[in-house]
Amino acid sequence: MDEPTVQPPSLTALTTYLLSRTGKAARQRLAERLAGRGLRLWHMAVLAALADFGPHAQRDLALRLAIDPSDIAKIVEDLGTLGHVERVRDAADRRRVTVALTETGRATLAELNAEEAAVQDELLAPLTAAERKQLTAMISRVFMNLPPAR
Amino acid sequence: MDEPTVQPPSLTALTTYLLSRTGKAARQRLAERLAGRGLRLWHMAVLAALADFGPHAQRDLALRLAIDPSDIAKIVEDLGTLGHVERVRDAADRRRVTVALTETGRATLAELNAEEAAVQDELLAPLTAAERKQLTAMISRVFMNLPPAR
DNA sequence: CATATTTCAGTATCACTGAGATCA
DNA sequence: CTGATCTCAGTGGTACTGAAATAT
Repeated sequence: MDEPTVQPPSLTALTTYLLSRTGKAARQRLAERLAGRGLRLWHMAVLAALADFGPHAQRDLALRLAIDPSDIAKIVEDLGTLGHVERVRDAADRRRVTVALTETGRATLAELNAEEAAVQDELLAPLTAAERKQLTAMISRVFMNLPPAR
Repeated sequence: MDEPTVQPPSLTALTTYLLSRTGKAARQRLAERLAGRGLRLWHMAVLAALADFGPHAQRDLALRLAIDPSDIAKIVEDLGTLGHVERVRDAADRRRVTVALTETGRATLAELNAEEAAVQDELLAPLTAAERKQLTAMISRVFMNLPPAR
């Protein structure tokens, strides 16, 4: 009985596997920290998107973050209750609800960003500063190349 | 009203976010391909672990792959039904069930690895071959550094 | 008796589907 | 009337919790 000559690539050489598992770990760790503040990952993502790109219609938030539009309502409502965002009906198109960051929201986001930085430091501990930059740059290129929607 | 001088880092500069999103995309794409064969990601992970490291007790599979032990049973049962693995009670410790890859399982895994390679090629299209190696090496180091359990 | 492994039933969480309400 | 946006109720898949059964 010959052993098969084709050896399957090691599990840990499969970039898809590594990306998936490492991404999951990153998400979990950040989620744990946000949970201490009663927030979820999508809350932070929405705050960050608003800070980066200004007020959005809810539909545009959903597109940008690849959240299902039917799930945005609750997320934005939570942030509104906490005073982190303001929601106003668009005067020109009254179907749209425009969501904007408040000062409170901006201050909270700064704290969340600090949490994120801490998670990132833990996660990327084995890499040098130069390597971290390379990693972020490469993953960013991969991410940008992903098709916009499914 | 001064604009705040501290600009939050762009969403897409947050490595945690990029890792999480890119990892999710990788997982989804591979899952779609496996679904065409009636398999899930965990099925492939189990086959790969068995090929890489030889027969495992179910508990050890759970530890290695960070699956919940209570979920292993069904996964291994599925693979057994398909003839991809054999399960035998350990003679020395009859609590344990030792899971081993069959030839059929090994052949199937080779096909799944080809699928994975295709997904990886799509995903990493924006990177050169050298960059892909760098990326895999760096993520591998990050992954290895993750704490073993939660 | 205390612990370990497997297994199953139930729970929680999250993304997605479908439909209704409002409006362009 | 068609299509877009927001909203909500329900569904499905996945991971986790708790506990029973078997064995050390």
